[in-house]
Amino acid sequence: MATATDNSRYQDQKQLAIRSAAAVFAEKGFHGASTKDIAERMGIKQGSLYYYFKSKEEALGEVCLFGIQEYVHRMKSIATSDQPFESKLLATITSHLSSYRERDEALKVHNDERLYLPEDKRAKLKELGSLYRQQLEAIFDEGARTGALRDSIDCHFAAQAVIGMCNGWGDNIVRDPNLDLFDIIQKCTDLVLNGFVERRKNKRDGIDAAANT
Amino acid sequence: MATATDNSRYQDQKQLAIRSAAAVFAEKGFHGASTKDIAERMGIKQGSLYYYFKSKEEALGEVCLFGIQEYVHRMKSIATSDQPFESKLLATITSHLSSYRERDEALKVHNDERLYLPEDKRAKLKELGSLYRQQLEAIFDEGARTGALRDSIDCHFAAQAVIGMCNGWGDNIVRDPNLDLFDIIQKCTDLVLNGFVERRKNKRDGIDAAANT
Amino acid sequence: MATATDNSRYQDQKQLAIRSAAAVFAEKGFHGASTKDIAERMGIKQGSLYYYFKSKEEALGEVCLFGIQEYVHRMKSIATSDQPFESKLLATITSHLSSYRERDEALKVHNDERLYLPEDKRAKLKELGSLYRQQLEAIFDEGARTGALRDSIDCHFAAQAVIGMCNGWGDNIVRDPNLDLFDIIQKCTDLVLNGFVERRKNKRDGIDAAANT
Amino acid sequence: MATATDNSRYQDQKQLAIRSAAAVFAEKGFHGASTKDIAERMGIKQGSLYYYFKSKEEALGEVCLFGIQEYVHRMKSIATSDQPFESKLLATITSHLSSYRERDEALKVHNDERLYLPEDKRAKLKELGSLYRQQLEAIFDEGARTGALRDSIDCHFAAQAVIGMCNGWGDNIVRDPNLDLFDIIQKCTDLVLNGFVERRKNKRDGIDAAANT
DNA sequence: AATGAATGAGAGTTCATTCAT
DNA sequence: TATGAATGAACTCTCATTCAT
Repeated sequence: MATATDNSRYQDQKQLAIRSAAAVFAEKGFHGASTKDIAERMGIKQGSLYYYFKSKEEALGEVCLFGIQEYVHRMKSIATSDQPFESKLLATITSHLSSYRERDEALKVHNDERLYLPEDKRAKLKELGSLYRQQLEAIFDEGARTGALRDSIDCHFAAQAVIGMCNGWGDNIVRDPNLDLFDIIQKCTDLVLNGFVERRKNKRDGIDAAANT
Repeated sequence: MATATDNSRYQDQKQLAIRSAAAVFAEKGFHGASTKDIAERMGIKQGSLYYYFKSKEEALGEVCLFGIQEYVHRMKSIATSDQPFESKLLATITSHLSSYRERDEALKVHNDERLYLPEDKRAKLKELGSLYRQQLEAIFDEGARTGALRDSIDCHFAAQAVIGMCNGWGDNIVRDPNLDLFDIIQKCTDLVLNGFVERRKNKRDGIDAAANT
Repeated sequence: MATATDNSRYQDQKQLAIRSAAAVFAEKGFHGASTKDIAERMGIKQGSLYYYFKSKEEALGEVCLFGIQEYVHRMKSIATSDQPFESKLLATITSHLSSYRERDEALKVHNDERLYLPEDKRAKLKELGSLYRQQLEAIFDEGARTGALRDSIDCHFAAQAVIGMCNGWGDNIVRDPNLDLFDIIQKCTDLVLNGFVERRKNKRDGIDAAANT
Repeated sequence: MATATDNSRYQDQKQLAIRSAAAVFAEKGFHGASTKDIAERMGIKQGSLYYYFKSKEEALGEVCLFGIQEYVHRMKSIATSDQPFESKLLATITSHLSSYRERDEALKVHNDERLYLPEDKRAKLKELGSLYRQQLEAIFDEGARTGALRDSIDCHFAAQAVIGMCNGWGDNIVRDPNLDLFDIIQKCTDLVLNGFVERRKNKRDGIDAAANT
């Protein structure tokens, strides 16, 4: 009983430590942040932080893992689901952008700071990240095969482009808590599907008009 | 004569210093990079670096400015040119992505590390960056007005999305020198114009029109 | 209890730090002294010094304050006491010169190095120093009013001269621990009262008067 | 002819270098002053200073020597002159205090910074300084012997006290260019001769005698 | 006679880390 | 579980000094 209590206390504090580290790393970067900063945000003293992390680097590792884990997990369930392509794309973008809100700054830290981890610690993250991209590629592949997308598209490019765009918006989302997440999700999805050019039959009108100026 | 020689010697070394700093900052981040790293890459001793920069921070400032300057300048001439919308978009993406090759890593440094500059030094950069986004917005505005684009699009969103996507690719471009720049440019432009969904007919018209100008 | 112990441990070490800094500053001057010198004299490593001082400059500030504080305090009680002029003068000189022995070298540091403090930190010291001089002036004023002194004397000059003479001797006292402090005090007082010229008669009146109180 | 011109040019510049160094050392102290500071005040570049001084330390040595030299020389002629004691004392104090005005800050540098010279370079200065004190002691000795002073006085103490008082005033004189030098000289002399206590009669004898020379 | 460029030693300072308590 | 105290390595930066020109 006492052990259970102690243990859950420890787990809570550990979780707090990870979130605190994530917040500080996101704000100041890995090298710009000090262990004192992290400890203070957590409400303990600098030396006590080492009860939860063996080193600052380990803290970064745990933050990055925390940042990407569930996010990858959700991607897996999206990719293996039965929805049509458009739903999967929407779900992916929703999941990706929502991560920046829900998981605080941990995903941002993963994106920006993971390169400061030693090669071996980066391996697992890289694996997870590749998995994510591959699954997104697979979704695009399926979209092309089922006719939802042009069959000429480069699925590797498509996946990278979507990820890049989402991460770009992620910066803004983290920075500005007032952004309308749902609006951005809609517009991103629309862009990826339809681009900005007018559809329909009279699609050449715009081009003609542009050419006439 | 002697002055000219001496002066150009200094200018050359200063330029080298900026490029060295850009490379190191891009690789390790501002706080992760040491002045010793920069000096060594430049081929001088640590202390001598201060002959060219008053401080590490000033070095960052100059790298960021170097990284964004011509890039913004080119955007200006694109935005104020007579080309139709599609050409402007293509030119913008070409300019943006090419910057990552030509100017080495300076633009990446600007994107990722400029927040470590003090408020006052960041002012000019912010101004330049805003200018860039506004001009891109204006291009989209014009595209919508002339009918080249759906008039329902959110131009602010569009500009941010394109910038985000380009910066995302920028990371890859800087990291992998073997990437086919021209290919990426084509595909990004196509994505922004047409999305990935199959067009009913004449799907390549937009691109053709742009290519014809 | 533990807190009391820990706290007094810290206080002791801090006091030791101030005294060590005083000794090193007095010997080498502020700029000539290194934090390594101070730490070594204190018996700790250089970096550990920053557990007690936020900066070298702060160390100087604390040394100066330490050097002048009680010394000014004693002057206050002398000036406001009931003794006749001669006693006050003797007490002042005794207090001033004794300070150089008791408080180690801190007073010397205050005299010689305080100008290296930033303006704002110097404010309190200046205030204390002015207070000291004004109180000494007041003593001379009273001496002139009560007839103990010639009424033609310039009290401002008198105070400055006594302070200058004492500080001059202070250098010697700090430098040579074998000097007979009592002897110097007597002679300084005698000089200020009677000068070196032979009195025609009753030349010991001043001293006798002082002795009678 | 050319040599003569060059040489005098060099001598002028060297003199300027010494005065510049004196000014900077007086203001910032030896360790607080940089060779760049000195060169800038002289109107040349940092590296060029080494045409005039082999090292910063040598510069200090020359400034100190410059500061004390003539001042000691004048003391010699005062001590060996035929004047009565009072005149010699007045002349000494005049010479001492005037030095702070005429020779700018060099004497102040000698007093405050000479301890940063290496032992061997300090030897000559110490010799000169001792000479000065001894000659002043001799003057007091003579004063006591001729009856101008009480024969009980401690001549060593007297010399030290006068020097200390003068140096104390020297600080003020250098700091405040508006001080009335003549006034201070008068009052210092009066203090040393007569103290501040009222004389019963004939109190002006000493002063009169001094004034008559 | 003077300088631009570079150097290297050492300064003050920060900070991740350790450990007895 | 947490802390106060200390450490030592690394960092940014300064500066006296040198030397080819």
